[in-house]
Amino acid sequence: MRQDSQADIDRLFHALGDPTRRAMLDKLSERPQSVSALAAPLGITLTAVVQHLQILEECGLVRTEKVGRVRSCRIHSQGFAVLERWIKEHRTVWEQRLDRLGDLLAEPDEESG
Amino acid sequence: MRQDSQADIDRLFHALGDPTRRAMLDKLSERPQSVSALAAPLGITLTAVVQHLQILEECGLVRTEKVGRVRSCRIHSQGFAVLERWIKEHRTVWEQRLDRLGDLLAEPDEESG
DNA sequence: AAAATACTGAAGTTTATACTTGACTATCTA
DNA sequence: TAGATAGTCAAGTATAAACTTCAGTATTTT
Repeated sequence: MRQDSQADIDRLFHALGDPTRRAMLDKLSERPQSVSALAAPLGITLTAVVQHLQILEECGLVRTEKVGRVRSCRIHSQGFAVLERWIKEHRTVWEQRLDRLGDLLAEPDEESG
Repeated sequence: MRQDSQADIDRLFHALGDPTRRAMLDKLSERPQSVSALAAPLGITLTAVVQHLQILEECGLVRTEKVGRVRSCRIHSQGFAVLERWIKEHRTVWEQRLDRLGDLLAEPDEESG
């Protein structure tokens, strides 16, 4: 598993691009949670939360398991590993480029200055 | 600049979630390019490429500068820095969690096995 | 100056996303 | 077993995303 497909990366970044999903991940990073517990602070329906969970599961950021009537959700390493791999592969190439740019990084910001 | 806003992170992940935009970044990581050069291999209109560029600029992944009639585009460090900062902040928390999970990581994959 | 080049801008189309409602199915609990 | 609890399923809606067309506007180039 050295190469992740474009679609994997698409799904991953897309999953992370939503603030509700990132909030869910943050909450799960404390401890595993039921769907309801996850939904409680979010102000959206259970259904919506389950939909977010599906997206998070599909890209390997979360794993869920149903025990009785409760679905327990927890952080899964796979998605994060894909992300780190992508960063690692691109950091090198980008830093080469950014390195050559040199003092351009110290260039005044048109946006903020 | 220690804290990035949710909206910044949203924009960044959203920008990176599109394969066309990642292809543009890959091409720009070789060398700065004009809009047309960037558009050439993509099979979409110039207009669409410019729209992608705006998104990439807004999240600090690309910087562009118009010289004469040509707009020159290059990788910008800011967006990548925001991404690395997000990872750094979350890796710790997640690894704590993943650490406690221990052998769960070695658990058989329902998906692939 | 005329033609070509390199974009730019406004507007529209199509598809996807985030979310809802409402009806349903299991599984606990009293 | 009746009721509450936890989640599931199938539609549907509204907004946003990705893309297009087509008509411009500056800059070269000839």
